[in-house]
Amino acid sequence: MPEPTMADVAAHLGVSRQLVSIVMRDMPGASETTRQRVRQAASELGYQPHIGARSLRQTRSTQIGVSFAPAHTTEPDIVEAIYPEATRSGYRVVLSAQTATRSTTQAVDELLGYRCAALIVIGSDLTDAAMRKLARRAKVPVVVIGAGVPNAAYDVVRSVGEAGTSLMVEHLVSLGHRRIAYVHAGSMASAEPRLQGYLTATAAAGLEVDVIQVQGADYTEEAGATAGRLLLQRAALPTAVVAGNDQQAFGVMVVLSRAGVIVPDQVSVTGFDDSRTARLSCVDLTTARQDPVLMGRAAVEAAVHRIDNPDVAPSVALIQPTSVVRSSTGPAPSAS
Amino acid sequence: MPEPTMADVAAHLGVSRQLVSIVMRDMPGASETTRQRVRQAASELGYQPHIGARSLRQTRSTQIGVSFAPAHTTEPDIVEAIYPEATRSGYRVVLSAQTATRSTTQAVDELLGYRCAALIVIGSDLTDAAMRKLARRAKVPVVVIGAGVPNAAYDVVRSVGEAGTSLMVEHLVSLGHRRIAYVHAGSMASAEPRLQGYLTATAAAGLEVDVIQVQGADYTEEAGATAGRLLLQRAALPTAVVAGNDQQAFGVMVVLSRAGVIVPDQVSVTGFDDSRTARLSCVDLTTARQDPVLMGRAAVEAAVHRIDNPDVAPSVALIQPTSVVRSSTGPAPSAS
DNA sequence: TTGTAAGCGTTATCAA
DNA sequence: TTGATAACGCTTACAA
Repeated sequence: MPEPTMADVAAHLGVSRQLVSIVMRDMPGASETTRQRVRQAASELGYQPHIGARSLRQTRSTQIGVSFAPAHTTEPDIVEAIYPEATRSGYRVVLSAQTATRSTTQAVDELLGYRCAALIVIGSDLTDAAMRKLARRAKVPVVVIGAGVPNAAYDVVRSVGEAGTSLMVEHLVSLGHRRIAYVHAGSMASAEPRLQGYLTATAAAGLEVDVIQVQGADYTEEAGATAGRLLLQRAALPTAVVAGNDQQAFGVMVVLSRAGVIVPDQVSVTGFDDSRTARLSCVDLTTARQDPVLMGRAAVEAAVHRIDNPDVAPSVALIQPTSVVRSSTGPAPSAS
Repeated sequence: MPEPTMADVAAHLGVSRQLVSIVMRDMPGASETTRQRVRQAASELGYQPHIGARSLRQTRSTQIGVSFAPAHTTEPDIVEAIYPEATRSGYRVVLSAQTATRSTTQAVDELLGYRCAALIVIGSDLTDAAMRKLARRAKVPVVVIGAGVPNAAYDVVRSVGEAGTSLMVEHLVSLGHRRIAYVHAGSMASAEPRLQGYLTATAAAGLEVDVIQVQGADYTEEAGATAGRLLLQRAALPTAVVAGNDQQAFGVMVVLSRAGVIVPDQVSVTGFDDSRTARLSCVDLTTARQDPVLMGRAAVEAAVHRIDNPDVAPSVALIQPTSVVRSSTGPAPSAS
């Protein structure tokens, strides 16, 4: 008897098949004692309801699909946070990985094959236009985490990039810094608001703008390292560097340290994310934290809300980053 | 027309439904031009085959289930490696996360609900006995990555822990070290072989054994930090410390550095895994690398082999770790 | 709580 | 390449 079915469990117990169905779905219509007996029998026989058959028959889908990049530094943390939230709302989670050999489109198409009630796409590599097209083709609510502008096709959950970099600049200003440079990740979708935050905060403090433009810069250590090298070619260093994310910040720190520049005594460095790297004691990076739990929760909430209200206009949920002060920042050097 | 079906695509094109089926499954029986037309129509209509219906009807399952911990440092890399391998063998991958709120058993049960042809369980928290029980209940081949002894219930893919720590000891001996301590992760399933490797290699070199037993030690930075503190209480430090994994090694390095002990000039430190942390330039840890690509490939191979030969006895695939020398190790201090 | 029946979207198997 | 038909395991609905 390979792979028992619901009928097998029912027969084993001498009850009807739909009684077993009721118990497996936690629906009203069975006494507590029967529930126990049915669960017991199912476990003994190694029976698991066939998810495919279930989703085929069910009137409404009970799964939320999640596309994510396993190799990424922060996305898996958001995935973790999505699970309990989805469960609380009565949905199961279906994962689909976006890897070096598997595009966001492929990942999303698979989720569509599972007939998910909604899709959560974490940090895709797609442009806004491509994402809109994808979302429209999906015909189910799509929530994008990490980037995106208000639009008619999908919901957005992202942190307020402006606020994050502003927080970092303000922190540095309070430490007496006046010459603060910014590493701009020109090629990333979420880079623009972060740059804006830097510009706003420096303007408010009456500081000069110093944006380091790296050719095709993205959120990598390499981009940060390149920015660091550009800085070292200058006659005078700034007293602080605000990076677009933690990895860039790490790249900057390494290049500066290798050149004998002491962080934070000579130059303070800040990041964005509060990734695992930032928390390592040898990095110990002051950063703008994006809470993965808040992001995951907001994404599930947005998805469920749009499943229940399909005609409501897509929303943008903004998560406020918080400032995490560590030892990569310190008072501005008194005489520069 | 929400959610088009195969019939819709066929009608749209004026062909039969099973022609569409043949094309979507890449089966022989359709001309190249028809294939193109069908694919084109499917994409236009936003049609994706219903995976549930497919798995319900198909004689043989075409999916491999993977249980993993998203928050872990190395498991997501193995997941990435599994994708291309599974595709090559004609299987799709179904992921199931093991999180703080979701046990290995729950993750595996879900995979069973998808009627996977085989299960790959990465680094479970289960004991060998619990894992055997789970595997038997599954009734499909189970491959465990990371730990496990030869047994009749499941296949094992793991690195040769003995070889990894032996490599580290031999590397240190070649650098002139004679007093090499070992941080033992007593509570972990894979800890025993790694300890053995240390014992064997030190015996071969005629060195004294120095195993640091930390109460309930596991593979965390905290365990390494505790071991480091124990070392600092001694009258004399060893010249090298071999840790059970990279995180422990990092903990050791941090505690030693904070106490003014210079790594590697006074004490060399080695890890195990070659995780992202080990590669960071501020850690730059000499370590025994477990190649995630090899692990993923071996797991898929084992799974596919057992799907095709169900009665073959479960195997143990051993991956040889390789030595990655970085700057956390150096020549033994001449006079100690 | 049971029995009966239909049907979800596919694959599998035929004969044409 | 088509058409017809059955079947996979489940949920849904309804009457008993």
